Amino acid sequence: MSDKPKYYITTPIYYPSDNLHIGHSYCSTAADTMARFKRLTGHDVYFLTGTDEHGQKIERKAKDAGVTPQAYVDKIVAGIKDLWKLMDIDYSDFIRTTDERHMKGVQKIFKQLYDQDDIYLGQYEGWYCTPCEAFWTELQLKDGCCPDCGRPVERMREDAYFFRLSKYQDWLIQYIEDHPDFIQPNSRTAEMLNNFLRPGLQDLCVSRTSIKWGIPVDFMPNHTVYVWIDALSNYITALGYGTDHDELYQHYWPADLHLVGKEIVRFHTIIWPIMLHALGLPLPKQVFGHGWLVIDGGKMSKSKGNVVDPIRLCERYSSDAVRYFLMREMPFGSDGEFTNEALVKRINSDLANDLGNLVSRSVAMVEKYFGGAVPAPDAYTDLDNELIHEAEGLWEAVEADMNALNFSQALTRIWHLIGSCNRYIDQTTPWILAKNEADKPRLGTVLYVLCECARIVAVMISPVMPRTPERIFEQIGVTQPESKAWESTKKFGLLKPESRVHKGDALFPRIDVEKELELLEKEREAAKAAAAPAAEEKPEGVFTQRDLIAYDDFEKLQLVVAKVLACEKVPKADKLLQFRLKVGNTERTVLSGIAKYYAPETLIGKKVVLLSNLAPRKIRGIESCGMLLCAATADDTQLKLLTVDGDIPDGSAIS
RNA sequence: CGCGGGGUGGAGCAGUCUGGUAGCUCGUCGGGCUCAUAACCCGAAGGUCGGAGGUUCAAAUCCUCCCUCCGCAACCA
Repeated sequence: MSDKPKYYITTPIYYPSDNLHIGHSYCSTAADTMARFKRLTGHDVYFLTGTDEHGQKIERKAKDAGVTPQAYVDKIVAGIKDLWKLMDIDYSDFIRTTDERHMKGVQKIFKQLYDQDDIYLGQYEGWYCTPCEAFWTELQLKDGCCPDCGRPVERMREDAYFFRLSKYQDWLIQYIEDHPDFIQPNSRTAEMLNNFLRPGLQDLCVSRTSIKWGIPVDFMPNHTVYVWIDALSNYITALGYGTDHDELYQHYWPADLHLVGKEIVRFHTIIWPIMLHALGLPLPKQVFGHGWLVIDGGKMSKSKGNVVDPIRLCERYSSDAVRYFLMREMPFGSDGEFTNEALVKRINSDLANDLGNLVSRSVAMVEKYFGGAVPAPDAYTDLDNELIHEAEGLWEAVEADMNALNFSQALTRIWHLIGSCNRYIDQTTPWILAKNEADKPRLGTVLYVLCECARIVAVMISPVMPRTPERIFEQIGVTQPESKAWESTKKFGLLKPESRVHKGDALFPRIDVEKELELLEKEREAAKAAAAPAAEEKPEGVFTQRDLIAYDDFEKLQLVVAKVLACEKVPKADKLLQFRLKVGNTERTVLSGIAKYYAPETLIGKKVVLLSNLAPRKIRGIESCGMLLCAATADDTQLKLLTVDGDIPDGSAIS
């Protein structure tokens, strides 16, 4: 700790149910870039990352793998740490929610909120699968059955603790309105306000008795702390909040920046601030929701087999190249398409052709014309001054861009200087100057200017590319630390004449684009093929016999033939069709989520099979009285309504 | 009318808040150079800025309506 201004930045804690993909690398690279930039510009930086290791999904994954949850996550976490090492993610601390320090902190926070009546005991209602001992939300169900085992679920209640979000909602609305920069990019503010805050918050379920893999509520050990309080607290438990050793907390909190993906902005800008406020703690200064790396216009996902592996890319192109691509290719707030072609082209044109080649040709000329010693500059011409002016003034705009997390624009600016240097070489034609002894001072000036520009560029790119600058310094002969500092970019001329240059390997070798793309495409196909069978863990045709039932149980179901009188899509609902059915001398309305499979008009007049005595339920404001029976494949790709073989009057009983 | 974000030369994007001759990167074509990683530099072709209407001396930019794509939310009795 020091007198320097402090800067506390965090990534989300990642969920180690699987190995991480390039999307996680993207977020961590951005955080690391920012952390490095702040260190470079004189801040006392604390950079936290980690893993969120509890919950049902990991519990199940571990069970499938035949290991304990702890063993399961230990292995994945080791891989994550290796990945961050490979990508030069230089974090200050790595918190795991299974750490003792974290678990204790969470229990303390939970207890405090309970003691002050912000948490109360209530009942959680959801869909429960008994064999799996798991609760599911409506969304998670597959055809109304357990998504895990395919068996039917039942409506169940269990005791659960709830956090009074609603109590603080007005306060939070006010806070967000008073702090327009709190949520970034700005467009997300309206999203949070309009979608969640203004319609009213519901109290949040913060414990479960049905989940075992988690942190027990210490005063009621049959309850496990549910994701929210467990995960979000990491940002302060990592600093020792609530312990006798909370120096880090005292020094670094509140966080200057929580960097998160856009999918979790909601939790970080609603639940987390309310938690902190309830605890009487200051709020983080900013939450930034970055965009996603999308592939073929959609999310990366395992089942699509389009998950991009950062390890492979770093091994092949160097972590600096991958980091550069991630930070340069798309504006930080929005989504961006990831393609192999874009990656390879970026590396070639920006890194190999522009930057690498500039250093290479400059150093080569110093060797060739000055025996490897950087010449001292003579008088500067207008042309020189123009370039010098650009180089000297660059830091200010770059600093502003970086502070706004506008990495892409900062890099674009730096590359503009690189372009100017390449143009400068053509304009000054050093190879012609070299032919005439009288032009030697002029030649020396030109080469000095080039090397000095390369030095400034090297310093500026160092937050994004931690390795390349040293290689450039080595080549142009920069050794003194003060010539590598951010301050040194503000004044042209720090490079010492007589420095020895060393022409080394190409900074970034050129890639044969066509061959490379062919190869990457092959790998991708292979990955896809490997993913496909894995995705269908329940292969078609496999039938699992369920528990037997008594005839009485069957008799409870009243199945009848019904005739479709009318059928139309429910407006503003993707999946719902609304049916008007005739059953003998009665009519009724039934809803069914099969819009994906049938055009409504094609169903009119059909005889269908209705479960008529299912308790009515209101969906999207419409009461549905009964359920239409359908057959569907396990993967949901095919679905057919049940009908009768030949004509028979509606109302006929099915038994 | 649930919320939000997009639709700009072949591709990917900036510009839109704060109206004023449409810009960048890649690609294509032509030229130059030879210091350099077949790299670099210059030039050219290519866009009625999703559509329609309106405000204005002037609209990619402001207003209205519509089409379309993508997230989120809702939704599967």
